[in-house]
Amino acid sequence: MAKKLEFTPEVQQIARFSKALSHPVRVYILQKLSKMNSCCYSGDLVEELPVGRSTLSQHLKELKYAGLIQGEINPPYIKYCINRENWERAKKLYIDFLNENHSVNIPCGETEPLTHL
Amino acid sequence: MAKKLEFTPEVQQIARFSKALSHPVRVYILQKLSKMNSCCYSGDLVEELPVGRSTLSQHLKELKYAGLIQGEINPPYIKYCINRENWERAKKLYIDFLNENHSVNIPCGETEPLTHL
DNA sequence: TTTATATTTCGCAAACATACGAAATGTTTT
DNA sequence: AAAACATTTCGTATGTTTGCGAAATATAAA
Repeated sequence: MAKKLEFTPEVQQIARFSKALSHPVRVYILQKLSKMNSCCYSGDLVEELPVGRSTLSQHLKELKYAGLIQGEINPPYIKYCINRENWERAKKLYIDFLNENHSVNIPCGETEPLTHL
Repeated sequence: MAKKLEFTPEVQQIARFSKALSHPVRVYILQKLSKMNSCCYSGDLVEELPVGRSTLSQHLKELKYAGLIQGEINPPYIKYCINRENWERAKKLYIDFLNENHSVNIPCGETEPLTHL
């Protein structure tokens, strides 16, 4: 009878961050921004990514909405950087989530090849 | 001139795992399965989740496709468990990805409140 | 063999995501 | 003021995701 459970804030936040990370263009941008200690122009990114300017702009908007990047307006450019605070928050969330296993269980049969991965 | 970059396998795999993790129902299922060292019936899950049986079945199918769970047929039930091998793989991928920052950079201005998080 | 149970697949509808080019915005240079 | 530039927003097309209930599948119990 426990129907209609409320998801915990952690579960909801993992789902939100994961949605932001669910497209290779966005993963690439975050990887680049987190590696290069400085920031990055939209115009630089469009050169190396297989999408047009307006599409890239939407991906950047989504990452900004998710709180993972921030933009500094530096006319006529906009420099994008990692939002370190939320990046650390994401790290904690994922590490906690992925470490939650209490012990190793008995394998459960039927492990298939997964050729598509 | 470096247009049309190929995404690395790591970037693509993070995007795939993240897609699987981009819905609270699926995050909840993985959290539960990774915590409880044993397995879980679809019928038990439907009791505590705000979706119907057929919808839950689709979410389970997606997690299975992503390689994160596996099902042991134990008629007339199907027991689902974490796929430990790929769960560990995901852990490594995310930890590497989230630790890739080379140093702390100069903050980049324009940090907004993010009330929706 | 019929009935009950657990789960999945099918068919459909509504909402969302991804992509593009054209037009809009705002700034700098001429 | 006009031209050039970087970027975003708008409108639109197309595909994918999420959800449901009904029908299908397959096993167990009566």
